[in-house]
Amino acid sequence: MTARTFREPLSRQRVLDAAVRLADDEGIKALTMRRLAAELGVEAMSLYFYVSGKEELLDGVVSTVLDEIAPTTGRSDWRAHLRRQFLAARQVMLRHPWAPGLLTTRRTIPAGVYAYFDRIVGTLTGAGFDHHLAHRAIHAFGSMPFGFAQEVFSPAAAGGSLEPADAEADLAAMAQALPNLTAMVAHEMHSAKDPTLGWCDSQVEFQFTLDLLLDGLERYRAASTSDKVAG
Amino acid sequence: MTARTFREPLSRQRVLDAAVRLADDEGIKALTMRRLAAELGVEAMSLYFYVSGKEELLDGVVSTVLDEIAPTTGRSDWRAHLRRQFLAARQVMLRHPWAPGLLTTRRTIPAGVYAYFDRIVGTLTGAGFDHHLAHRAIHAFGSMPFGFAQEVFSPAAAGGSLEPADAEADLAAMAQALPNLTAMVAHEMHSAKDPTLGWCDSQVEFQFTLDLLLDGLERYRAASTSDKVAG
DNA sequence: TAAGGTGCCTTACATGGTAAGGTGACCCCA
DNA sequence: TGGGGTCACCTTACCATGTAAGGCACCTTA
Repeated sequence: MTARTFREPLSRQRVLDAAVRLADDEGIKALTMRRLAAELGVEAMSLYFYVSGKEELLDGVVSTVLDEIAPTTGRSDWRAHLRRQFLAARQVMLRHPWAPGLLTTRRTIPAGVYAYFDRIVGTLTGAGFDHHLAHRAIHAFGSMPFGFAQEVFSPAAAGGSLEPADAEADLAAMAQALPNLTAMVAHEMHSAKDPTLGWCDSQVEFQFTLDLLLDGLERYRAASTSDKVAG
Repeated sequence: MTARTFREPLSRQRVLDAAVRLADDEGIKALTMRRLAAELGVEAMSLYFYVSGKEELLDGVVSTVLDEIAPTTGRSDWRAHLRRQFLAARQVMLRHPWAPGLLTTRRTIPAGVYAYFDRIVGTLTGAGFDHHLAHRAIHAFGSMPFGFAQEVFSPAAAGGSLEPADAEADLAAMAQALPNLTAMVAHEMHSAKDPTLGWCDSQVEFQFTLDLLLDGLERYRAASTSDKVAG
């Protein structure tokens, strides 16, 4: 109390930054009000001066992470443009593996996200997409603008392991019960290559799916614009 | 204690079924050990006789829901087959809107899921997919085999509202700040149509994205099989 | 110098998961 | 028939966590 070390006064952004750092270092489950406060050298209730509660803290954390996604600049083919943009977002998510999971639990959309999507829609319409197709494209992209392909089971991101529930099961029995899966895994065996975000969500898989969508959308775009006067 | 009503003895499945029903009726947040126990007329700790803990309970709940997905039967074009399968899964998710969110938090893969994916891989390889492309297809599908397109922000499923954080913001100002988004929304205005699972995740959007993926994969398949001797 | 705001703290409570151990009904078998 | 064992469920208690309510020191400003 007397020897209270001098410390920078808190601020909302300092709280959020510390929260991101804590989640990075010890996982999202370590991010409790008390733990975060301790990290900042204060008591839990002091945080309520800067965030109204845990949910708003998490909203802020998500915003902070999304703010790391730099807008892609430069004029280029819409496909190349979005591809670069989404891959840039991916780099951010690779730095914060807990972020995808947190993102999907938010029920309010962080403010900056609107501006982000506005640019994406602008890119699409600027390339000849009508609003209807642009809308569908946005939905088809799913989580890709945020840099991650939604893995339904992503134990790595969740901090778990890859062990299936019945890992002790005989491999031979498994091959008999699941012949197709077993054959596929045997052919692929790429699990050791470069899994980054979650189960098998490697850069390669991400790009494959992304290109699949971009190519499919380009086909729709070309078909629709060829119907009209070139404008 | 004396007038204790006769009740069916509990069982793991009865516990899980009650959990699903409780989540259906009052949302996933109402699914606490104490609440579930009360629903079954027992005390919280009694549940631990059937499930080892909350996490295992949730795993079981997910399994129970996934078991509702009936396998698609009948021989048909691989695309039509998977399309029907995924749409059938979707019907299950529509009955349990909280399930997609729960699914993505699991860190162990429910046992039955392997058999399910084995069939899918079998359908693909049976249609001429090599294992590599089949693997990529599985990843490209993402959550679609489970009947939902991952919405990054799905307030409806989370029980929230669609209000953006700054709903009070002037619409005119928004139109200026977000011209592309505003124009798109103005053109679409489909929000009142048939949103079912989450934000804008209508049946139509689901099918659009699904077909986009299926068509793209078919193109790869055709390209790869035409390279080889027709077999 | 007094009033009021700022920034942080203390205390306390409710909710929820769960460890440890108890209890009564029932069954098996000597 | 009675003693032990097991099944199914209960009691108690603890801990972690979010957060409401209010206190208190310090600083600014009138």
